[in-house]
Amino acid sequence: MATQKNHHHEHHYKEKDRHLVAVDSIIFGFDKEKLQILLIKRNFEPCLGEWSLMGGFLKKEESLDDAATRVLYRLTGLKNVYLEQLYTYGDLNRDPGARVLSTAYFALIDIEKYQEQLSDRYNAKWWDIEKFPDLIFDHNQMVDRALRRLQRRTRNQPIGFELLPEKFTIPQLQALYEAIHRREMDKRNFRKKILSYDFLDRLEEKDKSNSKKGAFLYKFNEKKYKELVQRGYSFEI
Amino acid sequence: MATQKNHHHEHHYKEKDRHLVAVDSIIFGFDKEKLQILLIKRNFEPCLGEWSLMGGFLKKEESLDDAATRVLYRLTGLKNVYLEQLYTYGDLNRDPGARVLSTAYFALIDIEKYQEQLSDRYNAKWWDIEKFPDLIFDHNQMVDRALRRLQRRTRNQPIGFELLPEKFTIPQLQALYEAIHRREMDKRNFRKKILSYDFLDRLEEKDKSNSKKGAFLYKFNEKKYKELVQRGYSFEI
DNA sequence: CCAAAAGTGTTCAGCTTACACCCATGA
DNA sequence: TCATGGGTGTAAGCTGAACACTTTTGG
Repeated sequence: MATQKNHHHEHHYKEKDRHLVAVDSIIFGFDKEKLQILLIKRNFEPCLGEWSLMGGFLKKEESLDDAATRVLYRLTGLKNVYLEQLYTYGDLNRDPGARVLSTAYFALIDIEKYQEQLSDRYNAKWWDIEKFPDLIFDHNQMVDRALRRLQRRTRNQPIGFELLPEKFTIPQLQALYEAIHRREMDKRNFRKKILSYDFLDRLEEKDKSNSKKGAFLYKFNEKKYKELVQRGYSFEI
Repeated sequence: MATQKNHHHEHHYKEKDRHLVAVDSIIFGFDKEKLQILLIKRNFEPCLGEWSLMGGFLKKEESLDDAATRVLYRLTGLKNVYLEQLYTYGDLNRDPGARVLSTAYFALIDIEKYQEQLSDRYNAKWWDIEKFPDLIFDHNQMVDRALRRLQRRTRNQPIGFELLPEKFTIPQLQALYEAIHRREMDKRNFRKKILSYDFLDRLEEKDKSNSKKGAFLYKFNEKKYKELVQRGYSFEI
C-alpha cells in the first residue's frame, strides 16, 4: 500500500468539502418478556426535550467503529458488546441544525448489566419496541431498519444470546425470538430445532424464577458453534 | 420537526471535527456468461496507475445517494440504474493520503447500455469477478461485501433483471444466477421455480443468437411482481 | 392437591432435489 | 442428417408445521 505524498496528491484532497459526521446507536435489550430500546430525552438543542437515539460526533482521530463504541460506553458503561454498523443516513436536511451525516449502529446488550445510574445523566429510558415515542430527525427510520436487520441476523446467526445473561433457559430464549420476530412459535419445534445444532450446553442448574418445576439453564458454546460453521452447516431458525 | 436555531445549538455543531467523505461504487455487469465489475486505472495520486473502484467526494449540497448517482453517471453515462448503499468504511488509515470516510454503493447495469467511449476518459475496464487485479485501499473488501450482498438480494428480490436487457431468455437468466451464486443449477428446477411466480411475461419472439432452435424471450412484469408481494408471497430462488 | 410452566414425538404436506429424453433448426 | 442448445415431468427425501399429554413442585 503506497503512502507517498506529493503536491498533486495534496491538492486532490484539499479542495474538497468537509462534513460533520455523527454516529447514532440503536441499543436493544430484553427484559425477559419484551424487546426494548434505550432512548434519551435530549437536554440540548436542537429538539431539546424530544426523544432520540444516543449519538455523538465522529472525531478526527477515531474510526467509525471506535466512535460507536465510545458513544455506547458513555451511555451504558459497557464494553465488548455486540455492535454492528447498520446504514449511513446522508440526506441534506435530515438534521435541521446543520448538514450532518449519520452512521447508525445497533447494539445488543444484556439488560441486567446495564448500569442504571448512567441513565440519569442522559435522561435515558428503556422503551418497549412495540410502543415508544416519536423520535427526532430520521431516527424512527433507523429503528425500523435496525429491527429488520436484527430479525434477519437472529434467523441465521446465533447473536440472540447477546441479549440474554450468560445462563438462560430454553423458554427464555424462545420468548426472545418471539419478541424479535413478533410471532408465537411452537415450543416443541423451537426446542427441537435449537438443540439440534448442538451448540448449547445444558447445565445442572435450574432457574425456578418462572415456574415451580424449574427450567434447565443453558450456555452458548462458541467453540461448538464454530465447529458447526466449519463443517459447512449453518444455523437457521 | 423543529427548525429553530439558537446560540447553544450553533455552538453544539461548531466545535466538532469535519471530515472528507467519499462514495465508491461497485458496478456490476453481465456479459451473457460471466459477472463483471467495472474498474478504473487511476490517473491521479495517490496510487496512480493502480486499479480501483470509481469514486468521488461528497459535496456540501448533495445527499449521499445523489453523490453516488453522480459518480455513476460520470463514469457510465447512465441514469435510473439500480443503486444500493452497501457500507461505510471509516478506518483511520484506509486512505493513505488523508483521513477519508467512504460510503460504498453497488450498482447493477445492463452492460449493453454502457457507453464505451466513457471508458477512455477514466481508463475504465470491465473485469471478470472471478479474476480481477488487486485494488487500492480497502476496495477489495468492498467488492467482497458487494458480491455477498448481491447474492443475498438476488435470492429474494427480483433485481437480477437489472443486469439483463429488457428482453431476456430463461437460459440467460439462469446463466446470470449461476454466475452470481457461483454454482450450477438444474435447468428444469430453475425454470419451474422462476415461472411459478408468474411475474415473467413470455413474448412471441425468440432469441436465436445462442441456438438454432431459439429460446423464447421474456420480460419482467413489475406489476405482477408487486401483486405477488401484496398477496404476501415472497420471491425466493 | 392443584395450578402453572417445563418438557417430550409423531404425522402430514409441501418443497427441494435429482434425474433423462424429445424438440426444433441452421449448417 | 446431425450437432446444439431449448424445453419438459416425476419420484424420493427432507424439512417445517401442526398438534396433546405427562412431569414437577411450591404454595
